[in-house]
This record gives sequence, structure tokens and C-alpha cells, in this order.
Amino acid sequence: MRHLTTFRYIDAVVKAGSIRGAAESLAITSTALNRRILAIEDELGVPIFERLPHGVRLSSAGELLIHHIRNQMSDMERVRSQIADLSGVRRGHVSIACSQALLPYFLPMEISLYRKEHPNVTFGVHVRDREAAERALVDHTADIAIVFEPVRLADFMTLMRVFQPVHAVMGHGHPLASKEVLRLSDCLSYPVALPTAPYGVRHLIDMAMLTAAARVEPVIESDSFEFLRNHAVAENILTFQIPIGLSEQTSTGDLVARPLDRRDVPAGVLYMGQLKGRTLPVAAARFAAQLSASMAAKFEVS
Amino acid sequence: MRHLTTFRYIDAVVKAGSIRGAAESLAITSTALNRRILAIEDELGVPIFERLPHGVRLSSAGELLIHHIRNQMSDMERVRSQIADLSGVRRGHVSIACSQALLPYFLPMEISLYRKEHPNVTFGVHVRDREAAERALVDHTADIAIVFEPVRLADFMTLMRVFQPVHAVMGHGHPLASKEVLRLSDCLSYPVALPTAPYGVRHLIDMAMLTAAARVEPVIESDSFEFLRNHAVAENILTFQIPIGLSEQTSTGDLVARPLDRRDVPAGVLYMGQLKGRTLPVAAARFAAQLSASMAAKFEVS
DNA sequence: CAGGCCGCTGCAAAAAATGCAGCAGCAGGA
DNA sequence: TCCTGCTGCTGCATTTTTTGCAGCGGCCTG
Repeated sequence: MRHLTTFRYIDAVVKAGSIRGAAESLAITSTALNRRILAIEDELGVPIFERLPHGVRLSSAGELLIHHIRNQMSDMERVRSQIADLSGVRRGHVSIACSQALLPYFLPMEISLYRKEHPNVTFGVHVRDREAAERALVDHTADIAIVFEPVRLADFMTLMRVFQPVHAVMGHGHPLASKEVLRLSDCLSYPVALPTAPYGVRHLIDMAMLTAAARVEPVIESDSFEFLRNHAVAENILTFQIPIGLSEQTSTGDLVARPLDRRDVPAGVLYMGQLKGRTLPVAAARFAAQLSASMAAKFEVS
Repeated sequence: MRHLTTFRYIDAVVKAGSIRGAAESLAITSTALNRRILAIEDELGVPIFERLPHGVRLSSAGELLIHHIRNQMSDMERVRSQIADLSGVRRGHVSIACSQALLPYFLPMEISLYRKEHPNVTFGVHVRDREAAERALVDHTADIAIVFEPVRLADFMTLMRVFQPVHAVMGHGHPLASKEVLRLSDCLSYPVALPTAPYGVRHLIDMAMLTAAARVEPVIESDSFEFLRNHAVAENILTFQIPIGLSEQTSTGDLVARPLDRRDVPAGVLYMGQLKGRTLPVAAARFAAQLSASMAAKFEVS
């Protein structure tokens, strides 16, 4: 949209931290960009950026403005998609910030299902930890966030919440593979691989260890769930995962997943939500509705 | 703001109902205006206006867009005023849609009080009946609406609500002037002047008459409260008014105001509010806060 | 102290918006 | 029935705005 050019430019400058840098990413001259900024500062009567030796930084007036700009841009996007909607075709773009656990099965399935109905809708999937996901909502980088055990929920509006009991994941031939439900104490006798990040699954396990006054030294630590899963098969050791990260046919494949007894490790909660106070574009809203339904069907609603 | 020019133009076309008409009011050629509209329709891929033999009308896509446009314009205004705010001077404009009863004393007092603190804030006061007031909020013609006994409240967010018991107003020498509280039956023996409009005070009186199975034939009908008040003195007849339309020193002047017994005529409710979901500009928000305080101090909160 | 990065400005070229004149289409009145 | 008056729209010349190029001075870093 032409009339938003200046706004897009400003947004780029904020992101780049310098006019020249932004100009390059926008494929225009720094002159043009600089002039637009001077022009809008002239209109507002106040500088939007503080000039630093190595670039620019938002002034407090700029903070106010960039907030408006981002609202404006995503709102325009929503209107465009509503307009496209009533002319028949459902178009649009849905941007999702989510934890790793959504990547292997859940999101691919849901997205392909949605795109079967609406092939003109495009998707962006960004792996973010819990705080970054919320930040992505705030700066409109993402429409929807799906996070496990979020910390602060200031700007987050929950759309759906399901329990995710921690599962132990292991290779087919592991001694524990035969039991239906595992106690935490069962696991302690075997080598385990754990995610590094001090939140999510790792956090729940750590807390459980604390209350059980037990200790576990992970043989392997990784920030990639995919690696942990693969390694569990390769070396035949234990790792932990939440069910949304596991295929429904897991038990028939190479992997076996067994829930931990909820007396030992309480079930985590997976949150799906959007930015508080924002009206989502049609496509994003519909997809969120689909996710809600699907999560509610597959898991226990919290 | 330059980047909103197209939006301002579109808004003008919507208001004027024709491109040429809007062009004239905008002091540009119809050519330029026409081209801008074609351009944005091209960008959206959908016509914004239906072309009629005698002008244009919004298409359904246009309805969506104009809504967005008005939100954007007033939101930009708010940001501007916030920015102006942090540079020291409080500037801004507050637009009020209200019933006649606010005109004689209440609003002039409140506005002058506010302007004593913030001389750079300007005001617009528009007399609107209840429906028109709500419409003014929706199309952002007004920031604040103050209405008596509003009908539907779909887009109206109430900020303050006070009881306004109906008062009988009469000249100093009227026989009823000596009583402190009047029964409706007291009034029926004397000639009365009533407002025409079938809402507000008139509505309450009519309803009371209905339940009392009584009838009153007004000697004078007028849609101007000011006229009714003046005429009450001139001819020494009764009329009715709500307290916010009466000076606090009424009883010491030419006029005497006496409340009607609330068993006969229930007290009406005066609503002050804004458009639901909108963030008011700083100046309007502060003024609304002052109004709230003042109304709460003077009247019984509903 | 030189090199590199920064934001900013004068001037000319390119691009966009505007105005002028004139077109066709439709409605209502003589 | 034609005619007048209104509508939105288009080709072309003009004006205004935006952009790019080159170069300036300032600041930090190595």
C-alpha cells in the first residue's frame, strides 16, 4: 500500500538501527530514506529518532509512533484480507511463533489441512522461546503464538489451553518400553538426554527432581528436540517430550512414548494465543479456530 | 499528515456522495480525486465505490475500508496529541456530541474550567439527539457523547452515569413555587409547556401520564429547551427540565425549579460515554475524567 | 591519525500528482 | 422527443514531489 511507504520505511529503520542500513535492505538510497524521516519529523514537530554516532535510536516520541505504525500496518492487512474475503478468494498470511515441539507433526498437519481448504493463504512459522514469542506478538511479527508454560502474560490473550503431560521417549527395545505408565523413579536408573533450556519440559523435570530430592545427570543435553529424539533411538537412552511433539503413531514406529505418572511430574500447559486487544486478520482468526478445535479434540483442555 | 491524504479524500467523497462534490469541498480538481480513488481501488483489486448516475456510494468493500480509515485518522490524531503532550504543551481538540440540556450551564462551566488549565486545547460542541450522538461517535465526529436516556448502546461505552430527576420549572410567582417537592397531580391543574421530541424528558413525562391514566395537553411545544425556559417565565406556566440544564443558583433567579416526586416520574439517567474500543486522545480522555468527577460530585451516580 | 561508519545537503534527473479540456452515460423536465 | 445538467472518466501538458549522485563534516575504533 503506497500510503504506508513512510511507515514501512520507519519500521525498517527501527529494525536496522541505522538509516543507511535500512536503506540498503529497502533497496533505496539513504538519501531518500533520510529525507522521508526528516519530513515526518517536521510534520510532527519532534524528532522520531535520536542520532547516535553509529546510527539512530527511537526517541520517546518515536516509541509512540512505531507502536501506532505497527498497529496501523497489521490493521490494514486485516482490512485487505477482509476485502479479499468478500470477493470470494480467501487470501492472507498467517504468521506463527511457536515452540519447537509444534514442528514435527502438529503444525505441519494443521497447516496442510488448512491450506487444502484455502490454498491462497500462506504461512510463516518461527521457532521462538516463550518470551520471544510474546515479543513477536507485540511487534506484530506473529499473529498467533503457541507456547509451553509461558512466564508473564501481559499482552497475551489465551485462545486455548491444553494439558501436556510429560512423556518419556525411548527406542523400541528400551527396558521401560513395556510399561504403560512410568514413575519418575523408574527413569532414574537409566541414562537420559534432556533439553538444555531452563524452561518447558526441562523445567518440569527439574522441579520434579527437586521435590523428589533426586538428581539426574543428563548424558546428553541439546536445545534441539529433533536431535534428542533421534539420539534416543540411536543410543537407546531415555528423553522427554510433550505429546504434541509426538506423532500419534509413535508407538508403532521406532520410538515409544510413555507418560510419566502425574503424581511425579505435573502436566505442563500449552497455551495458544494472540496479542491482547488485536483483531486478527480473517485467515489468522480462522486458523486459530481450527487449532483450538484440533487441540481440544486431541488433548485435555486446561 | 501527508500519508493520510488519500484517506481524507475518500472520507470526503463518502460524505459528499459524489467525486466532483467532494473535490470542490477539498479545493482540488475532480480529476485528481478521481485518479486517487481509481488508484486505491486498483491496489485493493476491488471497487470501493458503486458508480451511480448521480454520484457514488460505498460498496461493501468500501464500508470495510471507510471504517478502517476513520479509525486510522482518529488514532493518528491521538498519537499526535500524545507526542505533543510529551513535548510539554498540552494541545488537542475535544469534540462533544450532547443533548441540549448540557448547553446552558454545565458544559460552558466545565469547558472554561478545563481551558483554564490547558489553553491550547480547543473544543467542539455539537447538539445531537441520542441516536445522532451515537452515530457521531461511530464516525469519529465526536470523541465524547453525553446523552439522556439513550436507546441502543451497541457502540457506546459508558464512562459515567448519573440520575437526573425531572424538575418542574416555573416563574417565581407561580402558585407551585412555594412547594419543595411536587406531585405530578399538582402540575396537571396548570398549563404546561413541553419539549416536542418523543424522548428524554418528554418521554418520561408521557410514561408517567400513561401509568397515572392522566392526560396533559401542552399549551406550548418546542424543541428548544431555551425557549421553553424563557417562555415559562414570560407566561408564568410550567415546564420541565433536568437538573443538569439548570444553574445551581436557579432558585435565586427568575426561575424556580422543583423536583417531581420520584414515585410519579422516575428519574432519568444521563450517560456520558465514548466509542467502544477506542482509545481517546489525551485531551479528550482528561476532559472526560474531569466530567466524570464533576458529574459524580453534583449528582447521584446511577 | 587514518579508515569507516554515520547522518545530512545541493543539484539534477526521474517519477508522481495535478489541472485543463473534452468524452460518454444517465436522469429529469420542457 | 430532445435538451440540459449532472455524473465519472481519459489524453496530454504542467507542476510538484521524490529519488539518486556526489560530497560534506562528525564521531568512534583500530
